[in-house]
Amino acid sequence: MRRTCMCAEISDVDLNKKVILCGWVNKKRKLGQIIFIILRDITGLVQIKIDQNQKRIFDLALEIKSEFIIEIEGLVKLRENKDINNNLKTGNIEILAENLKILSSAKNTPFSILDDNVKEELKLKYRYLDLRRKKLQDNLIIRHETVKTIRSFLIDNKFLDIETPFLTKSTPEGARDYLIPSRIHKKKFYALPQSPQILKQLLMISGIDRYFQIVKCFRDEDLRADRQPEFTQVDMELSFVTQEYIIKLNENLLKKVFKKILDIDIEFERINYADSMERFGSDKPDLRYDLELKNLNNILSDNNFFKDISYIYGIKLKNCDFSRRELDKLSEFIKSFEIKNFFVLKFDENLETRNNLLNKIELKSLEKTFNVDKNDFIFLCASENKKKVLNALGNLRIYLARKFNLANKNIYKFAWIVNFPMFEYSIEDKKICATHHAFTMPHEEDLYLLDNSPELVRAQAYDIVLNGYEIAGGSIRIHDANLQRKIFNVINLSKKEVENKFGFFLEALEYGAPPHGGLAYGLDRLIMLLTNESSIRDVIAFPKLKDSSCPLTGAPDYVDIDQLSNLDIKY
RNA sequence: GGCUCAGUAGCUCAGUUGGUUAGAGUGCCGGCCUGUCACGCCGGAGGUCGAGGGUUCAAGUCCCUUUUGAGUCGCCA
Repeated sequence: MRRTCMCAEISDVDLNKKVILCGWVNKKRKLGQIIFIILRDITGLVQIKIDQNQKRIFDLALEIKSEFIIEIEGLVKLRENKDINNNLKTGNIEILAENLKILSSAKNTPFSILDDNVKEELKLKYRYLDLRRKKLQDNLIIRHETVKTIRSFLIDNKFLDIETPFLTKSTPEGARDYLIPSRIHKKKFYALPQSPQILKQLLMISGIDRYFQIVKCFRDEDLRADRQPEFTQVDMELSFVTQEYIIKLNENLLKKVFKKILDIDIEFERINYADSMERFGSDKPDLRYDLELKNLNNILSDNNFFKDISYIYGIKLKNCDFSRRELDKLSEFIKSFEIKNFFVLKFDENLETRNNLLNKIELKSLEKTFNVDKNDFIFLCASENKKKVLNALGNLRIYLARKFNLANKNIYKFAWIVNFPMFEYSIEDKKICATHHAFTMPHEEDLYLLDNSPELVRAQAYDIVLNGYEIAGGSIRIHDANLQRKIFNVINLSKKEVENKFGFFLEALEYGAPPHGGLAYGLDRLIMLLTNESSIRDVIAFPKLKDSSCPLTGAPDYVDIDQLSNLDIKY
């Protein structure tokens, strides 16, 4: 290799040294008899100067355009004071070119590497160009540093890095699986793992004691800004530990990561799931702003309109204003959460509000409850369905915070959400389902409720929430086959289904399973928050579009008829 | 599957009440330029206004259909 150093690693200590640099032409500026080239590599930028004294090089340099790759041999020179560029790390020096070689030419790019304001589809089609931008390269570097820190922390704490298979077995419940047809076993399918859950539990049964893996998981569901069909988990599992132990361990892990990457000290609070829903209408609350929900049943129990509605909640927004149109938009927004009863109260100078809904006494109680000041707004939602009211106001809370910019980007508010209910009723499936997953251990003191009031059973499950995003979740697992069978029974899996899908696992639990538990991070989300991005696309090298396709490679795509016939698949 | 927003030059966008030859910045091409660094100056090319249909004397603009993308709800144990 002829290259002697990287672009942005040259400094005034290298003065008059001969260097050989390779990189992309970020920019060429020609000023008659002088040409300046800004050369770019992964480390950053440095300026090359080419003048008429080097006629051959100068003429060659005339042919160079943006994104050509060149090799430059030259001398490191100090710039005169007036020519120093303080916006550039290497701005006090430049390279006086003595030799120039064009290693690779480049077509005009469809968008400028220097411009990050380009539409998603185009950027992803030319992702390799998009990734030339400093911001994205820095994100990938932060991702790398974070993974390095996590890995070394876990290794220091006696975790073993063990791989689990991608070609595995479909399990019911949870998200849709990605399926892989088997060539040898006609009509049978592998499933890509939604998480290595069962396999890591089997490792605990094997006596591995502590396992971790930084691993891709796959879920065939629709995308969001914070969700991709394939994503990376930091997955861990430990034997002979309590919930408290896992929580403390992961607080230490995150403290280390945030110190290393952002140089900040972080703190954690704990919120019961039920309180989180009641106060924030969400199990992943953004704690950087208040806007807390309040139950108003007591205040409005005598009100003619509300008296027959079971659940009335409200939130207050301080000192703000809305146009007619904005309020209509809010109304539409609330409607999308299937809430019909939505009311806006605006308080004027005298804390009066024009409405034909509430009387004076009710208004006074409301003012007291919300500590109302002039120009405050109160938003009310009411419904027979508590979950829908909380969900609607929880989303309104986020909507308002975004609109009025209430969330400080430089604050990181962590919370553990604990005491999740073990089960939830799914309206869609018309049956009871595991809130977390079916391997979660209930609280011991709630076990007696399993038969008659499963909805009251609390789970030994815990999520870490950061600024409104769930960045990790985990639980203590069931290590007793009979209890595991019982849980499957509660969620209405038939004996046959259980035997077929989980028979091997239940059998494993019968050969001596240690008490164990674990946690898994959504690594992409964590990195997104560490880099202050608003989409996980910006921290993944090759992400997918909203419809799960890849405009760069063209995946998914049709395959040859031969490939299909190998698999015994016909269309 | 539902809702909202967007699609106009390579890129990012403006385009008023429906009315002349559809504009700007940037990029690109050519010329000038020895201290630029968002270089500057002069000139030039570049458009099926996503597609199809309708209303109208006249549509980028209004209506319908369709398509592509983004966000979101459902969904994501």
